[in-house]
Amino acid sequence: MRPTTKDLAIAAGVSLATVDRVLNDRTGVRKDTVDRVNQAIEKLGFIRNMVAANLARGRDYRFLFLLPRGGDQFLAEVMARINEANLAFAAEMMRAEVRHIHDSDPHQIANLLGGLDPETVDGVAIMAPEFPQVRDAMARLAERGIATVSFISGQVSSASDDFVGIDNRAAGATAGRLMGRFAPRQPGKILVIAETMHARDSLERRLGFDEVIHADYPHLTVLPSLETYGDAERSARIIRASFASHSGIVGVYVPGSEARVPLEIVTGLATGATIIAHERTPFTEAALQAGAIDALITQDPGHLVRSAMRILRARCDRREILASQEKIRIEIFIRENL
Amino acid sequence: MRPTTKDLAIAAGVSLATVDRVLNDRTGVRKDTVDRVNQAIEKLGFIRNMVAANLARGRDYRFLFLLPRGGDQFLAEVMARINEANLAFAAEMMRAEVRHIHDSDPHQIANLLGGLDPETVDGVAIMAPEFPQVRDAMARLAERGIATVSFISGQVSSASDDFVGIDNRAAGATAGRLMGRFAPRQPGKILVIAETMHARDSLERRLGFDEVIHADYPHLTVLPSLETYGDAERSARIIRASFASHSGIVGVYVPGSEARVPLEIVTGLATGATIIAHERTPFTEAALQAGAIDALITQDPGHLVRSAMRILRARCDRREILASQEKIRIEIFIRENL
DNA sequence: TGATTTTTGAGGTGCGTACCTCAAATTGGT
DNA sequence: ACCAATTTGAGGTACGCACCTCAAAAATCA
Repeated sequence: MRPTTKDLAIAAGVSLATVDRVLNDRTGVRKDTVDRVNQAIEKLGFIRNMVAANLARGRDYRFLFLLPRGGDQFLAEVMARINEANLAFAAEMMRAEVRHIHDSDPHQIANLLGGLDPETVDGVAIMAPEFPQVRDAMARLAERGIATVSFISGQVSSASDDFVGIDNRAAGATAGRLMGRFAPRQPGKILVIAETMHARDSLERRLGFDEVIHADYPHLTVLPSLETYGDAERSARIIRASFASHSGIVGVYVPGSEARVPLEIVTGLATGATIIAHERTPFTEAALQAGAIDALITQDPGHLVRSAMRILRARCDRREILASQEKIRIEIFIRENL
Repeated sequence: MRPTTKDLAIAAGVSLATVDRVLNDRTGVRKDTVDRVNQAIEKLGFIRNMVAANLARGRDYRFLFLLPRGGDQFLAEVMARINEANLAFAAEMMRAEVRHIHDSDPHQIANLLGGLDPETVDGVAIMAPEFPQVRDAMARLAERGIATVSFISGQVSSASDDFVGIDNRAAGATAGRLMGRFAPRQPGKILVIAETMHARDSLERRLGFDEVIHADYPHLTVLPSLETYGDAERSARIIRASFASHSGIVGVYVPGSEARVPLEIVTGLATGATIIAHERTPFTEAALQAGAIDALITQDPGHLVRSAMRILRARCDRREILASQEKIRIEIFIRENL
């Protein structure tokens, strides 16, 4: 049987009240008494039953996901996984809500964060680009006892918050390697179509992509990134123009998370180029299945969401996380392993 | 606030005792009273707090992993993840132990399963080849109230048990596609080195591999599988003999889970062939990093273990599982996304 | 040493549920 | 309408812990 607080009290030669004070970091315990209790914890291998603890506290965990307004299928996928996680984690007293933000308005985001009440919210997962104001607001949240994680994109992780997502440089390098190996072994050009290169994600992916291509596939030339600004018409125009003005485009790389618009245009042109994009969505999945694109580099939205929630909860409990479970993998999909 | 059993009792116009009888399928409740309670459950959206329930029961979940004796790094990896999961799931009152079996002795396995006591074991994850005796023993376990899952290899999943692992045909097809795209676009031969083709896994992987190569890369010829029987000396002999007698081997595929022995031999020969193997282990990871092999097709051992435990637990609670979380993905690793 | 502050113990209540007992109410059969 | 069988209610204890209060003990200071 697992040792209980009662066993602990006996082993440490103190009362239950003192054990409770030590376990919950309450004041009014001499340092050497704290040590005695901690030694007993070690000796007995006491594992605190968080389940009973939370039951007694009547505690539940309320998390908030701040996601950019707009977005397309990838974001929809993420939100679907949040709903799913709400069901799965209901038994463990965790709930998550989504709130939308304008991801180009750091002021609004910082305001929103500043207005969060620790009584109402236990943790926040934030998907937003890097802004100093947002960073500061996150640091202040931590001080006020609200756990934070950077979600998918954005902030460089710091001491006070974890990053849930993939290494985008490595993801870009992965795309680069596949492009190099899939494309013909003859001179050719590669088109890169991003939403905007102001987003850190696209930038890092492009960086990793270029590194690999330059190092190992010198016969391939990566063209300057096209920026669609999320506009379908503009996308169609500049992509068509690129194909018209460049001959010998053998590959297309779409580093952004929302690849539908550019892919629809490129596959519509039937150029025969090797096409690599990111994220698994109904559209990209169908395109891969149909052979319209060649590979997807993805991160699992369900894993992202659950991981963020588990990390937030661990932070609330001041517990360590199981690193191997929370490591988000860079996944590769081709038609065969969908 | 979430409704409790008390709220349920009031809403249904019955007592707590009756609610309890209904929730736990106890006898002695008239059918229309049961219906009244169920209607109240629907109406209030009552979610039973399993955490409190298990606390009250003093229940914990004891699971058993039956793994083949022998094995190499992949199995070691699986066992390491089981130990890790024991820590991670300790708070949720789940424990797993490992017991080793001779995976070629169905009689011993069936005996072991038959001797399990429902008082001591709540669920079993079995990694063993398909044998009728084992299937029967598993069915009988289910009757005796012990949950079972087939783990990684083996049994075709049935009504009474789930399969935790990947679709091996698809995994082989994935390997085939990568081989086709990575290998030179000129005629060449591909060597397949298996431990034994009696194992369903290797067989299915080879099947999927061949399908893709035949369909889309007719310039490549897949040679008959070499069988190492797990013997290092035999492996060295037959692999060397193959390279000596065949010219133009441009690819090597190792479909088994324990690829170290064959890979050490093949990479030692420095043939320049494209090499694809399965499973991520210290050895295969280092080989991929060093560029000695080209790709790995894997399943995540940590995910496998945790998924098996979550499924077993759900079965014990007569709960549904979150399918998307339990789906084991066929992962592709190249140097860049390790 | 006495007064003051700090630390500790003892004991209680409650979280949401399981499971037990015993008596009361309801039902069915005749 | 009566007896027996079945169904239901009321109430208790327990699970492991949090959190509260009050008093007693110990340490600290003057």
